[in-house]
Amino acid sequence: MTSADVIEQTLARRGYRLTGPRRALLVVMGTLGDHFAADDVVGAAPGVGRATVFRTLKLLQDLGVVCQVVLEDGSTAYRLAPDEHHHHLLCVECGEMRDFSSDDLEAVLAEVARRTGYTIEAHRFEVYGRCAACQAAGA
Amino acid sequence: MTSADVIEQTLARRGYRLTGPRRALLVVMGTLGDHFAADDVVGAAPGVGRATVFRTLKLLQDLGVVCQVVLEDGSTAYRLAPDEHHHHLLCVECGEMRDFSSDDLEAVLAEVARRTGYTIEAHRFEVYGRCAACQAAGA
DNA sequence: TCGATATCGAGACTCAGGCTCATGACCGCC
DNA sequence: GGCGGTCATGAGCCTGAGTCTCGATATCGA
Repeated sequence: MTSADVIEQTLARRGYRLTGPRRALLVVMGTLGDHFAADDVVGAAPGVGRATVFRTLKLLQDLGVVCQVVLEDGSTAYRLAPDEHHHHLLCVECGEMRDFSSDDLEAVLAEVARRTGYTIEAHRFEVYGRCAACQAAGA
Repeated sequence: MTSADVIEQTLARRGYRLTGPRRALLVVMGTLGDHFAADDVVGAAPGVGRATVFRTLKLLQDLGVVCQVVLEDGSTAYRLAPDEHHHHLLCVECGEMRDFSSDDLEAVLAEVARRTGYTIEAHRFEVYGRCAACQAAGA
């Protein structure tokens, strides 16, 4: 079972229709590498309208199967997301992106809440760097 | 000495000219509250062109006296920045923004670097929540 | 099969930000 | 104080990402 199949089941379970364009977009996203811009999807799915691409990306974000990433230059990209809460680590040289999670980060948030009196509702954490392969190549 | 004066000195020290539009923008930014959109500045500084506002914001970012903040909805705002490295905590109800820094976060980054082999070059960390006053008002 | 309605696509629109280039303002030098 | 090189400006057009509208169409439960 491909990840597209899993997502189709998620859609169906939540009462969304399984339409041709949605299936097409799921397939396309599976072929676009570890992250992609909305317009990459538009370009790779001729026959599916721009509006539909953006609507579908938004829907998939709400369902938690796609997540949005802010790149170093401030532009946004999308990524098929694992189930659990995670953050992104992006190589600024080759563009590789990987997920990580951190209990320590949760501790940081708890500490911030304690010190400021805030109730934390959400956060954004993106890390940019150079992967081991690019370091080796550059050295 | 106002913060505008301090920034003017920074500009001069780095070899940038002190022009009328730049002075005007510095004054305006001092009156716009703790964070503002680029268009707030455009609107509050009639007589200064849009391009100049964006150019100046970019210049001030490079100088480290203004920082960019990604809001919860993904839009960007600007903020007069303190000197040292910091992060933003934003109340989603009243819009209050405050800065914080965290040694623990640096530890998280070090741990991520160790686990992944990446050299960390930059990161983005924004926290959204509800401030103590808004919690009290809402309760 | 049928009908209610969720979804679609085309295209115009918005909004943030960037680019160009002729004009104008700074400021170091004499 | 005046000059001139060059940095900065602003008007307006451009781009890219995302949204909205609305008539047409496809999906799926009954």
